[in-house]
Amino acid sequence: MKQNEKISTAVIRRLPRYLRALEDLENSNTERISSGELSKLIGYTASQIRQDLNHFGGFGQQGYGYNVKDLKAEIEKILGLGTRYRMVIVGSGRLGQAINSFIRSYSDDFCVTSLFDVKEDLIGKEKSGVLIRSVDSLTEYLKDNPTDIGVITVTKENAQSVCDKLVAGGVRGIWNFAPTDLDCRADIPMENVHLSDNLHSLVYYINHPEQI
Amino acid sequence: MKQNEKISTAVIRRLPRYLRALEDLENSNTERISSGELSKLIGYTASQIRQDLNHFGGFGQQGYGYNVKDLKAEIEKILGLGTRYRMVIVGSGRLGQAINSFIRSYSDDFCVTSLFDVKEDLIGKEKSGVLIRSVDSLTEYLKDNPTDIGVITVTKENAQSVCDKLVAGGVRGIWNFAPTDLDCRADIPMENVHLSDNLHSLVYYINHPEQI
DNA sequence: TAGATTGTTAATCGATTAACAATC
DNA sequence: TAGATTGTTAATCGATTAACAATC
Repeated sequence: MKQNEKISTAVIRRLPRYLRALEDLENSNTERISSGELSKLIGYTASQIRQDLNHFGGFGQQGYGYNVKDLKAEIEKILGLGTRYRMVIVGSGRLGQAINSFIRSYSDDFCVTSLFDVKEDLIGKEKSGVLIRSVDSLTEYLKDNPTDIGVITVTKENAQSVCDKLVAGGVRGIWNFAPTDLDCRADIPMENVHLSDNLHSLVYYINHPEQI
Repeated sequence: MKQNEKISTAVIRRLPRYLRALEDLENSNTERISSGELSKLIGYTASQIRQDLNHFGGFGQQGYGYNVKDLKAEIEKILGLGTRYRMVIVGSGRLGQAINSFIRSYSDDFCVTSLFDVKEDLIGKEKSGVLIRSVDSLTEYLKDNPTDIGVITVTKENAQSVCDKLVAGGVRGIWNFAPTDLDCRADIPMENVHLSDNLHSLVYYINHPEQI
């Protein structure tokens, strides 16, 4: 990153999109790509792509464009990929299990070390090779097993208390799927996936197709 | 909406957040709320809240604020809630099942009429009371059963062809969970939930906590 | 009436786009 | 060298915030 420039969240949210495009390009054995071609692929303007990338450094070459492999590696480095993140998922219902299997199949950079739940009949079982423990043991578990990311897939009512435990247990980030906004009372990042909000926006546009 | 003003997506994405706050307020029997109080609850500025709402009409009263029940009803009307949306979910793996059970428990406004999958051993089974059909029968099914929203929870590789079938079958909106950007080749809205992108942004902020 | 709070206009801020000199 | 394309500055656009008159 150039100096200590503050990068807007808009830019950060586009980085994963660049990464996906570059993975596709790598898979199709494309060696280089210009901002203009990338623009056609992902829909951002060429100007914006160059601006975005230049927040972090000059990765391109005039008259050539960007080397796909190199740019991909740079973006992975910016995001902080290439190292292993240990995760726990609290809430072992269908959504927790879905996230667990997604993570497992998605990338070696992320590893779910344990699931948690309150339901007696789930505790002790395994899902996709991961043991479900009692939420009562969460604090103890985090003490013994330093964890990077806590995933919250419990009900709205239980989400805040789970969040508090995760934060107290020293996780570095929270991925929240509960349909509520949590106060993590600490300077750690929280990523919310509010399915109902997404669905509601979709419904708005279904009813106002002229506004798409 | 005032005249035929085009509302920015930023505003639309905040509406569901207002709705959630108003539901909470209604549940705690709060009758009225000012933009200032709402600001404290959800973090947007009071000015922004008033601006946002005023795109759609003057729902408040000087010196009083907003009536919680009324404002909630207005926002539901703006979004297009209060009517039933028929949905199909294509991809009956853990994520498809999770979405299915989420929808079912979430609201009567949304109804999943069928699941679909390619896997022989899943076809014919029921999940949360919904039958899993073969993807081969999707086109036929949509012809016989007009459907509002198509949910895509299949692999990246199969997502585009599923999308095409859904669009051809006349769905009015697409909710895509496949980790790829789809071309829906029609003027229908698509809402993407890119879990890997969310996780990647979270990782960025974990590694750059000073930027939160 | 006085106080509170909206609706709305104007000012500010930030993000996107355009333009072009630098340079591979 | 000529052509292509970046990096970067300047211009534009849009969204957020501030301010305040209107009014309940």
